[in-house]
Amino acid sequence: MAKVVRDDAREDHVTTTHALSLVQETPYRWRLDPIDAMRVPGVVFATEALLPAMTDDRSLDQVANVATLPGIVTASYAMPDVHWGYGFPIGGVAATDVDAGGVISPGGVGFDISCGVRLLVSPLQRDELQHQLTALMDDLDRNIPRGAGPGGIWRLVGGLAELEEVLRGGSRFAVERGHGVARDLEHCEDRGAVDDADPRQVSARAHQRGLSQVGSLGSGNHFLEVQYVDETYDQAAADAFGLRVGQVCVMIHSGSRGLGHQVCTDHLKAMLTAMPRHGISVPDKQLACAPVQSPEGRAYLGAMSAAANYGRANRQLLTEATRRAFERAVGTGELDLLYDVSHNLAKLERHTVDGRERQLCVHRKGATRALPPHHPELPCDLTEHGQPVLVPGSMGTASYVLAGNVEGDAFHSACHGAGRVMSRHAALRSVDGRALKQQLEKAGIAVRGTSARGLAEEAPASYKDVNEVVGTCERAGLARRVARLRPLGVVKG
DNA sequence: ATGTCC
Repeated sequence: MAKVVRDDAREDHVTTTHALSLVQETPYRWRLDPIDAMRVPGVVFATEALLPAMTDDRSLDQVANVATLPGIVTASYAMPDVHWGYGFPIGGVAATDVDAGGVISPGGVGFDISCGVRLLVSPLQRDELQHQLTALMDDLDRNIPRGAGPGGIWRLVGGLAELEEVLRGGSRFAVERGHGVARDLEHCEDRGAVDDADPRQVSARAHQRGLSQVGSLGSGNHFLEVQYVDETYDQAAADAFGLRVGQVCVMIHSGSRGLGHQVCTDHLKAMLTAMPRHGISVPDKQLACAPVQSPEGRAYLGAMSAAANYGRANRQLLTEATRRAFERAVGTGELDLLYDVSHNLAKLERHTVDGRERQLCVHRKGATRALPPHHPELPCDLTEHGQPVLVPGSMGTASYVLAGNVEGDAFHSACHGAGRVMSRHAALRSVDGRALKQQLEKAGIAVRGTSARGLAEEAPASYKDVNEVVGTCERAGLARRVARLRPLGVVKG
């Protein structure tokens, strides 16, 4: 547990088990000064109310561990929704200098490579959907493949050869095959596909797992929600994003399923073996890594990018399935893609560090890229306001649309969700899934789940307050609030 | 997150 030191240096602190001290810089920003092998400080974006959860679950120790990685620059960051994860905390951002031996680490991306969110905006107002909502939810229930194991919208009749095209082309390939329109791609991070995908670095087992899951939601915290715009904040941005109060939208949260999981497993193992060869030692085996410019680093980057494209194609196929369900149940399949963005990814980006522009490998694990206004990667119609940052809340609670700021911080990153505070195991002990479903239905939220256990694990009580998390992001300058969304119906694995 | 242990 970290000692807490206020910025006025009063000795107002909690018990410490080692020398890690948390120094308050602003009401929303704290610093972990380097100790032991830390090469840079840790920077934590949090209010005092959010801090105890971070110290209790040892995720700040993980922030400090990440700060020891070779080539790391500026700081090891924690977003306000940070919580304990595999090696890196979930809600962590770390960038390494590629040309200075900087490493890439599968634990810095997570098992669900390119897990992310997209938001579709309907021309309908909430009251126009009222009478068809049950039919719509029933249609989605029948037509959105989900849960653990095989099952997906797309039958890959072309087998492994067609899977290669998914791994190279992502959403672009899905659109080429008629699943969506060109406009969708303009509103995807990387225009729908990462360029440096190398399917040869994706193992046979990963390929096998991927064959049967293209176009599926998965389980855990993944969901498809029919939502409405509850409140807008930055009116100019909300207008540009097409978000009016009462407007119906659909949020899809999904990832790269078993394929991404297998890629992570395979490359963690390869890196662990290679670390002594590269002269790298880390305080936690789960931080296994290799220089970006090494055979193991490049292999993982290629495989991770391929898995990322699988995740993008996955969300594109779910989008088209949702449009068809809207067509049948509501009479219009018009659902405009606002944006699609990952929150589990490592990317090669150029940033200015200490006055010099460098190529960095930016790991965002449970953290969302938040490009500033006028960034060249933004599509024309979004450039004035910055990149939409899509932040799903916990089940039954609000979600947010934020926008990237010019000043930004943490290499232009923001939070990715509410952030878990209770383990799945603990949630199962304290929550009854069936009762929770009844409670949500009573609150007017249609629930289409596949297991009571899955619902219990995702109970809102397992998560932080998304309003507090998002408010902290805004006050820390990471991103600004554009709109709050509330659920009408949720489809879960 | 995950064919929640090949």
